[in-house]
Amino acid sequence: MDNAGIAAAFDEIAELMEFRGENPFRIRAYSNGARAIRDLDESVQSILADPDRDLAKVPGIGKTLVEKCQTLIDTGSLPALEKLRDQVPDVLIQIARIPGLGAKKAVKLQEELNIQSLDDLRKACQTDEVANLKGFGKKTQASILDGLQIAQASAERIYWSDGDSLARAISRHMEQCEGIETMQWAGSYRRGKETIGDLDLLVVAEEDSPENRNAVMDHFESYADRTQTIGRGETKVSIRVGKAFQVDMRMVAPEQFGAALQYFTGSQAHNIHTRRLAKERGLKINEYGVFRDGEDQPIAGSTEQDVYEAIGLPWIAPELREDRQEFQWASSDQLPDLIDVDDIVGDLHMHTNATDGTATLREMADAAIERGLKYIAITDHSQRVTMAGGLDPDRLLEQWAMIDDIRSEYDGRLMILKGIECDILEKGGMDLPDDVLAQGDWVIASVHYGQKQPRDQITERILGAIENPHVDCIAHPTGRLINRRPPYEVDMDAVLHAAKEHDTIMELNANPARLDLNDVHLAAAKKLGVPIVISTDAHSTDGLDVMRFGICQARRGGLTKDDVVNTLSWTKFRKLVKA
DNA sequence: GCCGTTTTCGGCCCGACTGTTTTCAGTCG
Repeated sequence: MDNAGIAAAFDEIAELMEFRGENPFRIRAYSNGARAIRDLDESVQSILADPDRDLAKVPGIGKTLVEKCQTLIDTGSLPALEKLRDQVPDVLIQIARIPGLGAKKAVKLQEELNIQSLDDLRKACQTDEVANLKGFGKKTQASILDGLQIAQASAERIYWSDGDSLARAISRHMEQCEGIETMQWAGSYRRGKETIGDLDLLVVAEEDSPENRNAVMDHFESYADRTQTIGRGETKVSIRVGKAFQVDMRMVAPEQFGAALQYFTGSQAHNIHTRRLAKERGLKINEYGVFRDGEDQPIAGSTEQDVYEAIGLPWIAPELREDRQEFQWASSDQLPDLIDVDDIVGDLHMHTNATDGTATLREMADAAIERGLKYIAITDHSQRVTMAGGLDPDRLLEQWAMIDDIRSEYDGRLMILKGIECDILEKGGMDLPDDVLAQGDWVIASVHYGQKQPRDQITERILGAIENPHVDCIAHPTGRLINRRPPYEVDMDAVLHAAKEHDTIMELNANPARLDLNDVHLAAAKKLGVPIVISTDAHSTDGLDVMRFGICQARRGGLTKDDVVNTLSWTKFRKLVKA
């Protein structure tokens, strides 16, 4: 069982324990354990197998969880989890997913009204049985009925890129409101997380007063795509946009803006850590500022820098705030200078209408120049990818000859590399002969078929590609499509070590549905010194614009300009790939 | 269940909001 599987098991234990009314700190210990394992940059299995290593040294993992990891790896299951699954009916989990309901209320509904399905719950609401239950009432009943509609639609988090479009649209709307001093998005959107569950906007009103705050909140509520106002108080409005997506706006006093921004940016785990550090220094941090114990006057809070400074740390970039490495880096003055989209000068994965792209080679080249790129690689599919009209040797060599021909047109403006996205065949081996690959400048290898093969087999295929001297890069190394398709079972430890050994570059595919490698893998690659290329995998000229989504993920992995090869000037990059 | 520069017990981040209550529990982030 891999780390993701172990983490999922611990998360499920934590979730199920809620319904059993267990000690909340014990529940949190399982959640923390799950997170620690998910964030680990090597496999639990390999740590356990090494007698010189101790998994219990990982913060959040103790003796008990080590034993449970071992059991999961040995047997694939966990008696404690099986028992909980037997004890907790599925309907409880479904009920608790309804906004406003949690484990306690779910249990009460299920036990007192004998609810066996969400349909039972709907009927119980319609007959006022819920409203008559102690601890419930008319309003709760109404919100449950509401929530039954929404629960399904809001189950899925949206891509960061979609959240970004929405946030920009709302920003444009808010910019038309007079009386806003400052506004800033917080939450997982600001942290650049690959998916986001809601949006949080912080606003400081000009001449902060109740009237002015109200005017800003009114304007927020007038957003054209608002479908519902979920709640509105003196400082906060929550609206629903479209079917189910929630957007919160909070009014903040200017002297508290930094503390609020820090607080609402999260992550929760990061905040818990900062507040623990504060406590150790006799301080308290909340969304209003930093306070000495027992005092009412804040000693910091107007900027995030002040908040971090109060606990002796430099400002930490939002993308790093997951309670992974960032506190260790910050306290030892080793925070990475994260890569920026402006650092990118090349794009080394794109398709043309020779296969499944929509634009011609020249159109892609021109679009790359418009975007300030200095070099690109044309990497159409190879023959095995029949659906895309993949290139056989003859067509590929023809395309490469054409690139040779037009290079002079682009001389001094753009270097066009003769590339290919060559399939790694199901049986192993490359889809094009070595003597053909040898004639290209840039060969990326990727898996498209046989994605469901067992771990050993798919890992062997990728290792084979890494060992091939003509292969420069492994594209979308896990094949996952966020919310749609799980990653292939691949031993990423082995792949990264092999990449290091053979000087093979690993791709971070910037497509918002892929973002593959993910942040944890990127951190692992960086630690090993495996070079990364961030590529758009564009299938049209517009497709070149997804680069910035890849940059978000790279930043979350802690990557700097030096970790990413397509930040290199053409002269330096050319030496690297010997093109 | 984890953890330790007040260590092997007794803590574990912090506050808002809601709806239900007459002082609080549950939920959420």
